[in-house]
Amino acid sequence: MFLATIVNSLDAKGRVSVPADFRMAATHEDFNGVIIWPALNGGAFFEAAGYNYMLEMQNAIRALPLYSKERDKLQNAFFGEARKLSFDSNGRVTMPKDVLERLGVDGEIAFVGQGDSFQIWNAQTRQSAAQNIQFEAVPHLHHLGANQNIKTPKGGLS
Amino acid sequence: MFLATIVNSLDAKGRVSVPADFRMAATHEDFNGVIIWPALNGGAFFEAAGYNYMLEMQNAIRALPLYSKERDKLQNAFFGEARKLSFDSNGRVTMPKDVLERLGVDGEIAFVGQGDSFQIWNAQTRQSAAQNIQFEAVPHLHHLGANQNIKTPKGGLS
DNA sequence: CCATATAAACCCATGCTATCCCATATGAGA
DNA sequence: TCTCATATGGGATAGCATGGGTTTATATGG
Repeated sequence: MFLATIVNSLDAKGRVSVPADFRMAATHEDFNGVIIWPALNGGAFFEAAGYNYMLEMQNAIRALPLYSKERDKLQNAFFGEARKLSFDSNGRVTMPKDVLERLGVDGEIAFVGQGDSFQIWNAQTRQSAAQNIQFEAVPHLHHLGANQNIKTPKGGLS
Repeated sequence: MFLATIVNSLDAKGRVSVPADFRMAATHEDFNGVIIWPALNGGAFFEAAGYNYMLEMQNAIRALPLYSKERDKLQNAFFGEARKLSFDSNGRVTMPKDVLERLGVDGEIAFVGQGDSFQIWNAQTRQSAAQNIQFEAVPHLHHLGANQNIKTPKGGLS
């Protein structure tokens, strides 16, 4: 499972270490690395996952009729825009130049766990976007069996 | 699996390198190359795949009665219009002149992964056609288990 | 059946980039 | 304090895309 937000730095060759925990979670015998694709919800990040996740997507897409509009669009968005990034012997990946540009990377990259997948951000961008994460989750906590009315006590974490 | 969009250039002899990943994915012991055919949905590209994909299509067509209208039409569109392009020792294929003309190729060729197959475009044409791919996929994401209403956050990828 | 033109296949060379490999720093845990 | 895993830096190597010369195949005409 992909957990936590981890920030690592891009080196002069465009490489970045994928957090060790994430490497474990992404392990697959047929491909030693991760697959990334531009966020399908239009967010300023790339989504990423192990090969296994991709195989599941492939199965879901294969269930759609050949040449149907939905299959066509999904294949283009998913397979057409995806990249395979394989780990080097130290667990790093080389980030393609155009990906770095689209992310606006300036040195630090954030890996954000999402359970079955994770996200790749420019660390700065992530920090701005993530200011109010806990509070944004509150209206949806009932899915976890929570009370409908949660009151925020005074003096939370800084 | 055919993943990513890769642009390579056509040389003076009409050759183009098939991306190494695609060569791997297309590997078949009986034919070292790819098969291409004009897009069956009428798009401005050729579809392409390894020999294996072609064998599957052949099986599907064989299931139809000989001399039936549907078998006849499919055989013509598929086998009649298809070309075998074999790899040279450096992993390139020679693009037939008429294919280049139909694609309107002006030097750069785009290979677009589609999972089980891939597409071959004039790079320019592809770029124009692919501007809003992610957003066009959104209405269909529920096939992958996604929410029906996806909100695009502010400030996406460039 | 041979001669010729055209195009396809083969071969080698080059530059660029990704990958490999080794070295070092840092921090966690025994 | 010592050991080990991780993150990071940098030199060496291998793979890939590309250009171009040479040879082989194929089709067409005599």
